[in-house]
Formats: sequence, structure tokens, C-alpha cells
Amino acid sequence: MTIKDIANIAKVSTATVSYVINGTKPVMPEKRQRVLDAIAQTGYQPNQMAKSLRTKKSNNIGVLVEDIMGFSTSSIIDGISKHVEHSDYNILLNDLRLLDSLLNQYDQIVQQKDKINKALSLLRFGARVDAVIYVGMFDRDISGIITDIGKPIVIAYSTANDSHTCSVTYENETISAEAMRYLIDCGHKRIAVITGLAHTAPAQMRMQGILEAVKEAGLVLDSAVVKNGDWERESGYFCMKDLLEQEKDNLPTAVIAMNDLMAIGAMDAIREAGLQVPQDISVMGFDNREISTFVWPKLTTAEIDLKGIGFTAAQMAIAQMGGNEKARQEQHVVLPSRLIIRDTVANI
Amino acid sequence: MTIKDIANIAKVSTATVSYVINGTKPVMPEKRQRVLDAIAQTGYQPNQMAKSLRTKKSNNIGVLVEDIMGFSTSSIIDGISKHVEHSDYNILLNDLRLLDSLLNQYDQIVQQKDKINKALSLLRFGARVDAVIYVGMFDRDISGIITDIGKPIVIAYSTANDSHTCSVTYENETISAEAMRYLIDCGHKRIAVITGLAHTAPAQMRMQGILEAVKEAGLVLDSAVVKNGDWERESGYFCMKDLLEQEKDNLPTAVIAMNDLMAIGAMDAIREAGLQVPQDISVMGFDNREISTFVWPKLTTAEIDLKGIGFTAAQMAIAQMGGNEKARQEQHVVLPSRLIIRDTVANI
DNA sequence: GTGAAAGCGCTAACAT
DNA sequence: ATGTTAGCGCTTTCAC
Repeated sequence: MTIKDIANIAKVSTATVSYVINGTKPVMPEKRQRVLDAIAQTGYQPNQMAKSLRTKKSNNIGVLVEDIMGFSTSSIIDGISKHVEHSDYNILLNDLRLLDSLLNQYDQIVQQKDKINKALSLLRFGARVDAVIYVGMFDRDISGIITDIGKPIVIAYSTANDSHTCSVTYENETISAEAMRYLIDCGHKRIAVITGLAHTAPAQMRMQGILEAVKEAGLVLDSAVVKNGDWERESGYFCMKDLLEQEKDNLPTAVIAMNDLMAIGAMDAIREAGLQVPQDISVMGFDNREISTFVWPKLTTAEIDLKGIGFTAAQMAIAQMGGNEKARQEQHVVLPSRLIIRDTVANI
Repeated sequence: MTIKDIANIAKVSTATVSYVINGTKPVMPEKRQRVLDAIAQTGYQPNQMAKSLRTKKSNNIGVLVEDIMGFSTSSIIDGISKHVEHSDYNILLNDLRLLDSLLNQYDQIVQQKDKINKALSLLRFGARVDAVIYVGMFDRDISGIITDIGKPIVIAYSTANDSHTCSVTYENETISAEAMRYLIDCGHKRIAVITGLAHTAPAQMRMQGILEAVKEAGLVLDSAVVKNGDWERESGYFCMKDLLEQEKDNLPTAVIAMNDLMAIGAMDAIREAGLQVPQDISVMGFDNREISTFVWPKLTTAEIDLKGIGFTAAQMAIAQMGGNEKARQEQHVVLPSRLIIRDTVANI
């Protein structure tokens, strides 16, 4: 079934068929109907490859993910596909599968390994995509590792200051301040913090927010109760264990962990010490990962709008393709995060 | 940059360039080198659309997922992409987003809603894919809802007996028997079971396996200790609560839930009753969802090889495209599942 | 071993 | 308003 067949059946030219399908030119109602009938009758579907070749538009948007198993990735894709289903774009998915190769090396290694993969993968897209959304696994600065491909690129969940990319990330600082403020408002004064890897951007921003709230409340953050974790659950466990031992004479009444994993690790340690959450010690997480509702008690945490990030990224990508000048204005958007109050913080 | 440009630079015909790129015909080493140089120099990438149009092969495989937020979906995609990265296929992802529209209606509604979406979505693929992998969200029979599109279709995580589809699912019965046997081997005699929705295929198969092991051990399953859940965590909680009340004079020493969610719900109820897992009551789950390692104690469960399902599905799809006759032999594969022993089952 | 050229299915400029 | 036709970038037959 080609456009030619339809033209024959409807007794019109191929141009006319094209006009009615795409609405590019007015067509006499009668002929238009004949075309429509022919299409309905045959179930004809235009060959997208031919169309793309001719129009130089693939109608595909490339979604390049660092790893689909990253906890944030599928929600971001969900957001992208939510936006895309109302457009006529399709998603061409390419998984870099970085998790297997770099495990927990976060910032390290990535650089090299990445650069290669990236170049390779992006190039592989040939003329298959009109824009690409790069979906990061960590909130970090990847400036310089994504080369210009002459097509719109928007980075989701990471940033870069390369002139040829846009990005959409989420808010860390304000929400961390808000989380800390919530703890303070609940009457906590001695609040421990379990940080993420100290040199990472989110750890720094979250600390900034925490400090802000502390200062604002006229309190001070005793350095004895800030412990450096590495984002993993185990580190939360060990940090808390240390805290429990070292500060046993002056136990904090609450602990804020920079992510849910460490918060849960901390809860393990608290329970192991025969203490209760939140009666003895309150716990605050960050990320609102799926597991935060599965632990008991359910974790109070901050939610990152992952789906919104994907949705916005898709929106930006499409706007950029439209050559929309306004789209170029706001290149880097930061979505608000919000507090999710559950059961691990007590009012004292 | 087109093939013509390369031909000009290398001072050969476009045909020759094509020959060296695709290795379709022998080319004099000297000319071949000139072509290779020109390509390297310019960073030329063949236009896939043109190639596809000409060869009538898109080199895309369509991945149609019921919902990317389904707990099994991303692992399956991971498996697909693992296989695909070593081939020259790309993944065209289409998310039906069924979760939003049908919530927990599992089998119901799906039928209608699905059929529409399916037809729509599949057709939308136009000539964009050479095969499609349909990724289900539940292990169920979807016979009749996927129409023939004249291209290979393989169904992952669901089945259908339509002649035009293949499928790859996982093993339920043997592994359920094995799980039950493990409980029995640990000395448990009075074992409660919390079932999934009774009319669903996995619930029936899992029950079959459980019964098998019970019979084999010369025990009987007291119907007083089998409770019907609905796959959700809450139902596990309520089933266990009932059990704890009704059977308080003859408490089971172990409970097997047909999925991790219900197992975790059961653990909640056990804890709430002041009892301990596994000291007082052992718990066995099914699915090995991410959360099963986050609860405390870590859940003993059965793992479904999700990644393997995706990998195998991709393999089958590609084999089918090759017109491989052997591929048509084995149309429905069932991957083995395995027991994951963790900390919720005690030896008594 | 290599090149000329036809043609995949479509769109759009141009002619009518 | 509609038809004719060139050509998008590639592969492949056919002739040399």
C-alpha cells in the first residue's frame, strides 16, 4: 500500500492524497472524501521513512539514558512519554547501561567511559532523531561531555553549561531548608545530619539549605552530629551507629539524611540500638523513593518531581525544534520539590 | 554530508562507497582506503531514513509497554537493550500508560481500553519498526487483543495463543513448589498462604505449586490458613491480621504470600501483633522486588528473571526477523525462576 | 572491480 | 483546486 495505490483507487493524483492527509492544501470535498474512503478501506499508513527522507524530519526524539535501572530514570521517561503521546513524536530509546560498568563510582570514571559512549551513541542516531533528551542518573554537572550534534539537546536530571544544551533539574536548597525547618518547627534542636558524598553537587546544595534553616532559627549545627555518608544505605547505617555511640550522652532527637537510602540505613541502626522511630529519634529522608512507603514507619521525605522533569524536558525539546525563540531564553529550568510528611518525624 | 559527497572526495562512485560501508562487494584496497579516509575526515553518517526506504528495513524494534511504571517493565527493557546493543537495532519505545487509566483493575477493563490503544499504537508505527515486543505489566493471557501486523511480535511477561505471536514468561509452579518445600524443609508444618487475586493465572499456578509440595510432603493444607489477598500490600496486612486472630490458638509457624507486597503487609501485621519475623512466624514472598531487601528483616522470596525475559524476547524478535525457521519452532518460552534465601524464614 | 542509473514512497514547487 | 514531476539519500542491478 503506497500513496500511489490510494491515488489510483480514489482516482486522484498522489499530490492530492498528500494534501488531504497532511491538510497542506484545500481539496474539493468530494475528492477529499474519495481519498478518505480509500484510506479507510485499505488501512493505508504512510511510510514514515519516505516521509522523513523527504521532509528531513524523523519525528523521533532520541532519549539517551545513562541507565534505565537508575531509580529516577523510568519516572523521567514516564514524564517524557506523557508529553509525547499528545504530539506526533516517537521515542527512540538508547540505554548507555552505565550502571554495569561503573557501579557506584558516581562522578569518577564516568568522564572517560561516558565521553566515548556518548559520542558513539549520539552519532549512531544518524538522521534518526530531531532532538535528544539526555537523561542523567545523578544530579551532576556534565559540561563538556556532550558534543554538539546540530540538534536540540536537553539534559534531564543533570546540568551542563554548554551553550548547545538546555537542562531541567530539581530544587535542592530551598527544599532542604524547608525540611530542616520542619524538623525545627517540630521542636527538634539537636539535629544530626548524614550527608551524601561531600564533593557532589546535591550534597553541597542540600547542606546549604540545611545550614540556612539552622541559621535562620538561631541554632548552630554541632559538627559532632554531622556524619559523611556516601548515598548508600549502609553508610546511613554506620553513620547512625557512630552517632549513637559517640553521642550517647547527648543524643540528637532527629536526624536528617540526604537521601532515603541513608535514612533507612539510619533507621536500621536506631532499631538495632533498641530505640524507636520516631519516638526516640525522628528521621527525615530525601528523594521519596518507592521504598520510603515500604519501610515502617513510613518515611517522611522530600519529593523530587521526576515525572515533571521528563515532561518539561520533552516540552523544551519540542519547543526548541519549533525554532521557538522564546524557548532559547530559559535554557535551564529548576523544578520545585516538595515535602512529603509521613510517619518518621515526631513533634516534641 | 551525503554519500555523494564522500564519493566526490574519494573520487569513486556512490556505489563503491556503499560497497565499502556495507561490505556488500569487494573493493580494491586502495579505493577502499580513500573512502574510509573521506568518511573519517568528514564524520559522515549514512542517513538511516534513506537507507530504510531503500532496503525496507527500519532497523528499529518497537517496544510497546503497557506502562513503564509497572514494577517489572524497566528491568525487561533493560534486558531488551542489553541484547539490542550488540545488534544494530534501535528501540522505538511506546508507552501505553495503562496504569493511569486502569489502576488496579488488572484483568478487567484492560480488554476494551487495551484493544483500542493497541490498535492505535501499533498502527502508528507505520513502517517504523521491523518487529515489536509487547511488554505486559501482569502475567496474563492476552489472546485476541493483539492484531496481526504482518511483522514479528513477541510478548514479554504475558502470553497469548494467537498464531502470530510468540511469548516469553517465567516459571511459577515449579518455583512455588520449591519455595513451599523450602519452608517444609525448615521444619514448618502449619503454613499459611496468602493468595493473589484468585482468578488470575499466576495465583492459580502458584497455588498449584504450593499444593504439589504439600502433597509431596504428605501434609495437608488447612483451608483455615489460606486467605485471599489481592496482590496489594494492604491485603497482606489484613489477611495476616485475620489469621492472627482466628488462629490464635493454633498459629501457623510460617506464611507464604504470593508476592512480596503482601508478604510485607503480613510482616506489618505480625510486628503489630508484637510477634517477630522470623522467630515467631516465618515469611516467604514472591517476585524479589527491590523493596524486598529494604524491609527488615530482608525478605526471602522467589526471583523472576525479568532481565532475562527482555533479553530473550529481543533475541526471539531478531531471530524471527531473520526468517529463521527454527525460531518458529519454540514459540513460547518459560524462563526458570529461582529462590532467594534471605532472613525471613527460620529453621525450627 | 567499478560505475551509471533506476527507484524505494513521499512532498512540494510549479504549472495548469 | 489539482496534477506533473523532481528529488530527498541510499542500495543494487546491470553493463562494462
